Amino acid sequence: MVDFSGHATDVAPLLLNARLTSTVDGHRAVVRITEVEAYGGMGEDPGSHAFRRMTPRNTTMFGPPGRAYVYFTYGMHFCLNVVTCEYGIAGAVLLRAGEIVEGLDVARSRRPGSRDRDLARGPARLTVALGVTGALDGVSLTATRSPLRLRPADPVALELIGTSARTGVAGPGAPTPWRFFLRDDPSVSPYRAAV
DNA sequence: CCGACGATTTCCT
DNA sequence: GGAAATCGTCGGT
Repeated sequence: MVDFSGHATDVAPLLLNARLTSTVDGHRAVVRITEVEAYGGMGEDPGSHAFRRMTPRNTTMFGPPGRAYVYFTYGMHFCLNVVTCEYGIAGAVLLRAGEIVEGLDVARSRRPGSRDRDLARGPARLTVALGVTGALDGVSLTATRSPLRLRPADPVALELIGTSARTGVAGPGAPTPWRFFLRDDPSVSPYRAAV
């Protein structure tokens, strides 16, 4: 797990309670991850960006593991993933939500008007709170000098982890229960079924 | 708390 | 042409 290699579904629950540190524009903020979703490889997971083929957007998803896959969606939002690819199988874990545990002042200034609980409560909110944009696509999450550093925590007891279908995923991949979250944590985003 | 709606790029049919 | 790994705002309950 130190290099985040493995199948996305195996790595995803191990990222709960992990600490992600961002150092952007000279400001530091740390989030404790409370909600994630796993996305698989080409031909494997119909809900994944990597299902069809490699494109300019999803290239980072095809490896190596331990990097940030940042994509732009809905014409205005960035979302941050941990690349978990191994044995040529693309994979990534979407960081959906967390609690800001350091750099509250920085996160507040990036998301004015937000309640503290909501600062990183959602994948696009999390990237704004941490100052993450497409410019960080492909950066290492393990290098000492990286603007994004991810440190896993001790594994969370199974009974404290909730699972569900993935938010906003429609079609054949919709029922796959690859969303993982900390039960009863207020920073977990509200679940929304796909249209 | 909930549902409806618009913003606007990338990829797919 | 249309949906998408979304969010803030608006109005109602």
